Amino acid sequence: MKLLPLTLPPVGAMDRLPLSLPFSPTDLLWRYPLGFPAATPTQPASTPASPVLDFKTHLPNSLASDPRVWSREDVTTFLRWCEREFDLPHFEMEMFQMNGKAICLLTKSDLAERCPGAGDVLHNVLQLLVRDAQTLQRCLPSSPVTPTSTRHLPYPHPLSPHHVAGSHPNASTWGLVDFQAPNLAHLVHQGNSVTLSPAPSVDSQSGSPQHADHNAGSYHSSGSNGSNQSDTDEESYQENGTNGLQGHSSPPSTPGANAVAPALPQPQSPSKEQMNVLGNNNFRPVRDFFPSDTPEPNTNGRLLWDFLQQLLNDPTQRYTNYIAWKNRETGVFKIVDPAGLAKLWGIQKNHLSMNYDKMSRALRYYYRVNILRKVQGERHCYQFLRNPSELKSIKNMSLLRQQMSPTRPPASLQQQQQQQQQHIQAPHHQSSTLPQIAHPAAAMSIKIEPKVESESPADDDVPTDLSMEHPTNLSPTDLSMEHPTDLSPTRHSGLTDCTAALLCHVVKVNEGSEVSDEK
DNA sequence: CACCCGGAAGCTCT
DNA sequence: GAGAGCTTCCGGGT
Repeated sequence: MKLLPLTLPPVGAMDRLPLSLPFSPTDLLWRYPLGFPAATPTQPASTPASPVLDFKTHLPNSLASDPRVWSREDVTTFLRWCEREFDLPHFEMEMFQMNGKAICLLTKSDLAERCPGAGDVLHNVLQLLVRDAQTLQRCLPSSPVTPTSTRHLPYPHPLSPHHVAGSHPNASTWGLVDFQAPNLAHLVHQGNSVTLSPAPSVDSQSGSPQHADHNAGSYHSSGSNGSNQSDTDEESYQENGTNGLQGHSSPPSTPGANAVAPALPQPQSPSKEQMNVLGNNNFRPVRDFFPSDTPEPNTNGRLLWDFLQQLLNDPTQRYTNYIAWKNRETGVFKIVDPAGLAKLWGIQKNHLSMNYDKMSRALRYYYRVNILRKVQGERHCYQFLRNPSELKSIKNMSLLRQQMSPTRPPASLQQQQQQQQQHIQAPHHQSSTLPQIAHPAAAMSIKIEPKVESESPADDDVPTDLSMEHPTNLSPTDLSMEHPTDLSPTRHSGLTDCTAALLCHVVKVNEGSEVSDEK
């Protein structure tokens, strides 16, 4: 394996920051998310003088010095540069469809997976750049996206999936307190391709000042807490809202918070049963339908439906405390923790004042394009009317709208629907107005009238108006389930990378907490 | 009261 | 600049 120091330009500072650290660079990030503390027993105080300054000068000019702000293109540029600079094997760019923030969050092993033989080098380079940028940040005035704080929390970096996996000794503790580390928030904020949105409007915040109900709750819990979560400011969000997501103890005394014990079920390792379920999942993981070389747009979790799909299809079912399938075959799911889910969505989109009310409005927009429908009579229950394949093969909503014309679906789709109707006797009368099936591979028979909601309350597990024609027999390789513990970027090709990692951690922390979700 | 609905306006991003 | 996809707010219904 190539070692960065050997290939880097002479960097005097290397002796100040040996690459063979007693702990991994990732650990460094975890320990010092804000950069190195002023001084440590083993480390002299950081100075603005960058230890990688020389190294950085070799970076392409187009690249910002802080890799966390790189766009995807920048990441590509960087990788190409690394190939040349360090004589590394060719990178599969499909494995790096992520922005700078995301790639910085990848661990060495993550990187090694993506680029065998070069992971270490890449990791070291990135860590150096990050560290340097952090050092610089500490010396600069705060910016909107990097709120400064004097808090240097010696907590692990919450965003690493590996950390989340519980490998870090502090893993069980940070969730209680340290997500609010400003720099972590910063990381989260930047985890999106979206730049930090303007601060949540005072309006929206004051409009529904409830706090998270902190009962991310078990799947069996009420799931109807539904209290909107608004935060009075970003910090409070980080301090409270996240805990809310984590379902940790010490919930705020939200009147509406339900009394269900906040703890989550024990870690749900992918049981055989679960894997079977997943294996029969007709709503195949996005990745399957979305090879990197297709021209299809990679929504990458930026779209709500995609986000939901990814939570639902998480290989290890870590998000069932927020959202869970009620009937995977039919696409019926329940938002178990509306507030928590909204919070996650808010994190994903950098809309910190997101609440269930707003998120549900977005969901309702999906009605008109037949992506979703409400399961009548069931609170927080919705039904996907299209699978990811369909959704992603349809370039945009206008196309969807055209396609979903209730009176006249596209001919090919009509044919398909007719075939499906022959296969499936719809128990309901709407079967003549099936939405279109765009993806034969996972064709669904959907009985829905865009303008006429089903009158019959859908049965929990037997949704009435959507069925899968071909329960796909997916081989494990078809699914992105091979790495059930890894929600790292690209593997799931979905959640904003930081969000995925964050969610992993959040859930993990929850799992580590007391379990008392019986209701 | 919470949930649900959908109109309207506005915003961010592509 | 236009359009998509929300986000935010709201009034109203259940």
